[in-house]
Amino acid sequence: VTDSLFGDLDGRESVAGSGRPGDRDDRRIGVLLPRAVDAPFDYLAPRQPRLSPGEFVRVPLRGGDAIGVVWTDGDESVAAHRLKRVSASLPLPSLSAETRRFLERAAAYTVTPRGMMLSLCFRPGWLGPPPRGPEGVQRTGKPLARGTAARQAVLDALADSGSAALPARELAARAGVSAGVVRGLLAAGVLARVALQPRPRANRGPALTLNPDQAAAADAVVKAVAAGGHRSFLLQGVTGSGKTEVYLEAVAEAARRGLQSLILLPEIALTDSVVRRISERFGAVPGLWHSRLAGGARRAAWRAAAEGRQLIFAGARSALFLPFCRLGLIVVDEEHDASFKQEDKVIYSARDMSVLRAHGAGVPVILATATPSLETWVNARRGRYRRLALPARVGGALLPETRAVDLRRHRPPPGRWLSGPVVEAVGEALAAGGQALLFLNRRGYAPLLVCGECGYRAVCRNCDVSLVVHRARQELLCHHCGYREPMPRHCPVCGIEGQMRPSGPGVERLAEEVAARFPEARRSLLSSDLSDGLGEELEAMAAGRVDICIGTQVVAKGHNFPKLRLVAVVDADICLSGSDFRAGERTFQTVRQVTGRAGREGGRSLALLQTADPGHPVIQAIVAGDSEAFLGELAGQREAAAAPPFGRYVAVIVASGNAGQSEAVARQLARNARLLTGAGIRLLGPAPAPLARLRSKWRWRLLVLAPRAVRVQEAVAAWRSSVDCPASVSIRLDVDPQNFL
DNA sequence: CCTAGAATATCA
DNA sequence: GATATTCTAGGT
Repeated sequence: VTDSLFGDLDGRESVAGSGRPGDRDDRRIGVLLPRAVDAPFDYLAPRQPRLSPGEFVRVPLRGGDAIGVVWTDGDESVAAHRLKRVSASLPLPSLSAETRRFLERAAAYTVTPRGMMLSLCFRPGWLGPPPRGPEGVQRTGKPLARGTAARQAVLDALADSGSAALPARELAARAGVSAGVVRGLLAAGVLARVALQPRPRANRGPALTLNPDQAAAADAVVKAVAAGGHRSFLLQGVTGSGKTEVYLEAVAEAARRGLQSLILLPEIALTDSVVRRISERFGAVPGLWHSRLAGGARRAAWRAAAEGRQLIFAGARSALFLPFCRLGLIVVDEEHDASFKQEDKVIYSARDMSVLRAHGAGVPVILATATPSLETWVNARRGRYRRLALPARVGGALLPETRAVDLRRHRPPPGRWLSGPVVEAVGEALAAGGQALLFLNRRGYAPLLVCGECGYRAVCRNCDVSLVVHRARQELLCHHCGYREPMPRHCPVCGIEGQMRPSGPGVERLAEEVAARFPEARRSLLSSDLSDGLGEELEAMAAGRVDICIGTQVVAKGHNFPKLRLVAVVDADICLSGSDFRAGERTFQTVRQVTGRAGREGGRSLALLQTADPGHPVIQAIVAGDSEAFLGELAGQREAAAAPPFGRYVAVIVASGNAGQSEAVARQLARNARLLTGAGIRLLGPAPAPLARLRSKWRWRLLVLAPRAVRVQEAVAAWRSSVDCPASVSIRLDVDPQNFL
């Protein structure tokens, strides 16, 4: 596969000389390979090009070959006669020392093999030649030997154009000749093809004049970029306070200095609006990076990052592992967002790793949010991060008035989910020419399908969860493993037909209710299920072509809906019910984010929270709108319990297709606890995980609690390798877990 | 004694 | 992680 991908590169690879091992030159180098291996493999260095750390090389491995990165000098761990020689060095920019150091430190922090970390940084498919951009022709300096009138006209036209290079087609048109004349000059070597640089337009300066708060914040971050050196900022501003303008000033300063900036966003859907704003501000499109990038764009972006040709990048969490060569600034927008945490394969928090990378690179990092995560807030309070506050909305717009609606007093009719006050408020918002947003964090039609006769509940065959009813697709879906089955007509247990009933609300069902209540309104259903249409739908909402929007989590993030007058949180209690120590924090953030969508254009706006427990401290805190008090209270509780961010957790999940094996390994880990405990480290468990079966794996859970001051990673790694664990059992270590499922 | 699939070891 | 090697149950 790599051979075909490298078809274009092969001709330029510097192939190592044909010496055998044992020849005079038997210098070793260590090559790190992008796979689940922690240590670099030793190879004999090629003798012609003297390789230095960071260079990409092709090496023989088993029967075939692999691409790796020169990492170290090599050690004596493998006998000389077993060594193979590096087969070629690849014509690619080297991984910078900064990038390599970052990968090392990230691997150590997350207790991940270094090769796995490297695999986040490149795949063979990303390295191939980027698609050729627009090309033009220019003079080579070679004089015109056989000059014809047409040929001379072409050269004159090029000279008259003022620019060094023109597209061949345009040049021919200007000279009034056919394209064949230009081709002839190319063949004669008088003209040559060159890549046309997209004209770097001048820095246009601030798109808006900044208000005094913005100006003060911008001044601080710009100075930090200019001064160089690591600094962490919490840029905290209510939704609509203009955080983006502030951090773009820092990006501009980095660009002025020829340094690269990375803006991390929690979601691909958000990149559109940020890309637009960057384009407006800088007159150039930023480099983009996310999982849906197509092959050509991916190769181009990777190359641009590695060669330093592109200065501004925006992307999802994986963009943090791009091979930047001159990093000057990292921005993490919506830093509180849970999607910065990667939970599969390599487990890491892109927000935390951003701080790590910025620290190692000696550059500033800006964490921007309206609702800081507790970790970030505590760091700011302790003075580790400098806090820049934007207390007011741009243009004096007001935050919505927020009220709780007590579902015990305003109970919706059976099979309905909107209470009287919410229906009324939607009507008022529409009557006033505004929009309403109904937020329900549940995809699909209903979270359960139960048999009305015997009470059977449809469950996933691979996981310990209920299947979710998706009526539009006529399917039952597992939201964890993707398992699906057609909607059953009769109960698989009692066999009675026509009694399988959806139970509880999902956004599809809510949309049905809205259609019945407001048949005239233009409605839009937004959930991550529509992967492609999402951007358009959001655009329609922002442009006011929608009256009522029914949405899941995706609407809570960063979008700007100027005409929004009402936000209703249909079930404010959902997140509070989980068995999760971060539930309160997350509910607070989500609800505050959603309600923050309203009232950006000035005028009055309202946020209603439907809840069965209006007295709950989190609900009260949201209604009061006092996030400082809420976070202060939460921090006090966590500190008393030595919980994060005051202590450090490492969650351990032991998973296997065989229930007994999982339990045995988990118990053995517990028996070896003495390798871990001491120095204040404690171990809880083992116990079956709350999701005891997931993707057909039986899961047991342990929890390591450590004081922040001790380096828990080495201890945990030694502890893990102390148990003899069959390959069929996986032990996952999650440093700083976000949830305990 | 063979085969296929699962479990295990190893890559330099 | 990918894959060559070894193990093992089941079949001929």
